[in-house]
Amino acid sequence: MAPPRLPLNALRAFEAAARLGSMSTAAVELGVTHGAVSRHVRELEAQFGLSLLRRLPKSVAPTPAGAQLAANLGEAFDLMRLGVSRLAPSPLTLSCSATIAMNWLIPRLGTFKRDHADVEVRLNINYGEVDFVRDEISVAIRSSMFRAPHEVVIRSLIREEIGPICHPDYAARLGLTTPDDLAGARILGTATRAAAWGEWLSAIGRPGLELPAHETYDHFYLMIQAAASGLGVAMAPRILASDEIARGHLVAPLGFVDGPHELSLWIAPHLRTRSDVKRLAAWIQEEMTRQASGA
Amino acid sequence: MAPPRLPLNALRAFEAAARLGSMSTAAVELGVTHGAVSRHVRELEAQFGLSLLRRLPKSVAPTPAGAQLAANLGEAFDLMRLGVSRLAPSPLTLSCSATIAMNWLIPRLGTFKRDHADVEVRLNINYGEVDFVRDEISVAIRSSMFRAPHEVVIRSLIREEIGPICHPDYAARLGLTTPDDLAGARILGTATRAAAWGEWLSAIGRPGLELPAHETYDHFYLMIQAAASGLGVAMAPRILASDEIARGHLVAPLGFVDGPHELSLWIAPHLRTRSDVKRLAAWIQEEMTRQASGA
DNA sequence: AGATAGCTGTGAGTTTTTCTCACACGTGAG
DNA sequence: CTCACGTGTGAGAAAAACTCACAGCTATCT
Repeated sequence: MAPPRLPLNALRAFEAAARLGSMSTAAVELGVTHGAVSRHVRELEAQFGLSLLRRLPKSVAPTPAGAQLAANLGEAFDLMRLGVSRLAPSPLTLSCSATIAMNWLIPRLGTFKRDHADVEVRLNINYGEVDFVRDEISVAIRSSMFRAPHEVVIRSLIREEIGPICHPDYAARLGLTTPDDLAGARILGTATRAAAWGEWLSAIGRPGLELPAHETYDHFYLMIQAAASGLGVAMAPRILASDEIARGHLVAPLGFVDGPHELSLWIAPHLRTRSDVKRLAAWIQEEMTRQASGA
Repeated sequence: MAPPRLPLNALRAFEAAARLGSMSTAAVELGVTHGAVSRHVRELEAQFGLSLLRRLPKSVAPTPAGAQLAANLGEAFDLMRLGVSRLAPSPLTLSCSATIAMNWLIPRLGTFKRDHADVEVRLNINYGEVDFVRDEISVAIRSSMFRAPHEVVIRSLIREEIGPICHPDYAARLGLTTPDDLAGARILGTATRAAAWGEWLSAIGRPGLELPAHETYDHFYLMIQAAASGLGVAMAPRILASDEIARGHLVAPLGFVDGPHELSLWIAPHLRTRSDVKRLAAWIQEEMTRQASGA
C-alpha cells in the first residue's frame, strides 16, 4: 500500500458539505448527486478514522474536528482559485457586426451570463477582417462573404436564410403574397449589403425582377428598424428578424429561402483550448443552430 | 458545458512537476507514470490557454506564470496537509509478545518505516488478552491459543509450524536425525508454553515419547538464545527461529511440522478503516505470509 | 396520529476519468 | 555517433467516480 496522498476530490466534497451544511446542496454546487458527496465524506471519515460531520435530521453539521478541517480546506481552495484566476489572461472578446449584436447576440447574452457567471465577455463590434492578435479577439461571428485569416479555427454555424420583411400592417395593405407584389413596395436597402435583394431574387429563381432600393441605410439594423416601423420592405436574414417577428413587429410574408452565405464562427487558434473560449463557442453554436432548427 | 471546477489532480501533478523540475520525478512522487503527469500538465495548459512549463532537453522549468501558480498551489497543498495532519488522532500501537517483537518484528520494522515514513508505530509488548480501548492498541499479533475479544476484526496470518531447534554444532555432536535421538539431548522449555514439546510429539505422531524439559526459561526468547548458544534443544515456531537459522546460529535438524495453533492479527474495530492501520495490517500480513511461503 | 416532505445512506451497475504500456522523438554527454 | 535520459502520445486497461433507485429517519403539517 502506497503512502497516502490527499484525496483531493473527497476533500473538496467534504468542504462544500461542511460549508453549506448539507450534502444535497453541496452536490448541486459540485454538479453531482448527493450520493456522490455522501460517499466522498464517508471515504474521508474512514481514512481518518474519525467522524467529520454529524448527521442531523435535515442537515449535517461539522464535528469540531470537521469544522477545523473544513475551515482549513476552504482557505486552501480559495488560495488555489486565487492562483488560478491570476493566470486568467486577456478577457474573452467576441467580435460581430452591430446588427448581429443588436438583433441577435445582446438579447441572448443574458442566458450565457446566467449559465457561465464566471466568464466575462467583451464585445468588439466589427465585421469583415479580423486581427485576432492585435485586437485581442477570441471569437468572431462572420459571414462566409469574408475570408478567414490563415490558421483560424472555423466552425460553420448556419446557412443564412433570407427573405423580405416588413411590418404586418404594411404587408396587409400591400397584399404582399408573391414576389411580384413587391413592385408596389418601398424597397429598403443597406450600403453594406447592396447585393442582398439581388441574391434573394436569384435564390427564388427570379433574377430578372428589378427591385431597386428606394432608400438605403448605412446600417443593417437601422433598415430593420425602418421596416419594423412600417417604412417599407427590407431584405434580411431570418436570424436577425426572428425576434421582431416573434414579437409581432415584423412579418416575412414571402418566407425565407437559403441565401448564398453562411454564418461561421472564427476562433483564435492560440485560444482554442481555453475553457472559456470553448464554452462561449459552444454556446453560440448551440443557440444559433437551435434557433435555426425552429426550437 | 458546466462552469469549470478546479482540476485538482492536474493541479497537484503540475505543482509537483514544477517544484521538482521534472515530470518523471514528479511521477515517482505521485506514484504514477510520467505519462500521467505529462497529460495532466497539458490538460491544464489547454484549459488556461497558456504555457506553464517550458520543456527543456532533460527537464522542465516553469514559465513565469507557471512559477507563480506553482508557488501558490504549493502553499495551498501545504495548508491542506497541515489541516489533515492536525486531525491525526492517537498514534498507531501494535501489540505483540516480546518473543515476536525480538525475533520477528523488530528486525523487519525497518522496511515498514522505509516504505511508510509517515506512519509512527508504537509497540506494546504483551500477549494474551487485549483491551484495545484502554491500552490504545490498534493492532495485535496473537496466537489462536487466545480468544479474541468480541467485535474485533480477525485476520488469519499463518499456521504455526513448530520443530526442535539447536545450534548446528550441537545437532552434529548429538547426531540428531530422528525424534528418538532427542533422548540424549538437553531439552529446553518455557513457562509460558509448557505444552510445546507435547504438541510437537502429537503432531509428528509420537505422543508416547517422553521429553521432560531439563531447563525452563521464563521467556521464549531467552530459550531461543540458549538454544543458539548451544545449551540444548528448544521447541520453537519456525517464524521465530528463521532469522537465526538463516544466520547459521540455529538449525532445525528434524524440520518443522504444522502445530495446533495459528497466528492471527486482531484489529481494533473502531480503527479498522484508518489508513495507517490498514497499511500496517497489510504489511504484517504480507511479510509473514511471504516468509511462510519461503520467499 | 398518520401522512408528508426533505434529508442522508447504500447496493448494483454504468460511465467517465485516469493511468499504464509501449514506443517515438529529441538532446546533450560520453 | 551512440547512448542515456527525459518528454510526448495512441490504444487499451484499470480504477475511480458517479448515477440510479430505493431505503430509512425525523420534523412538520393536517
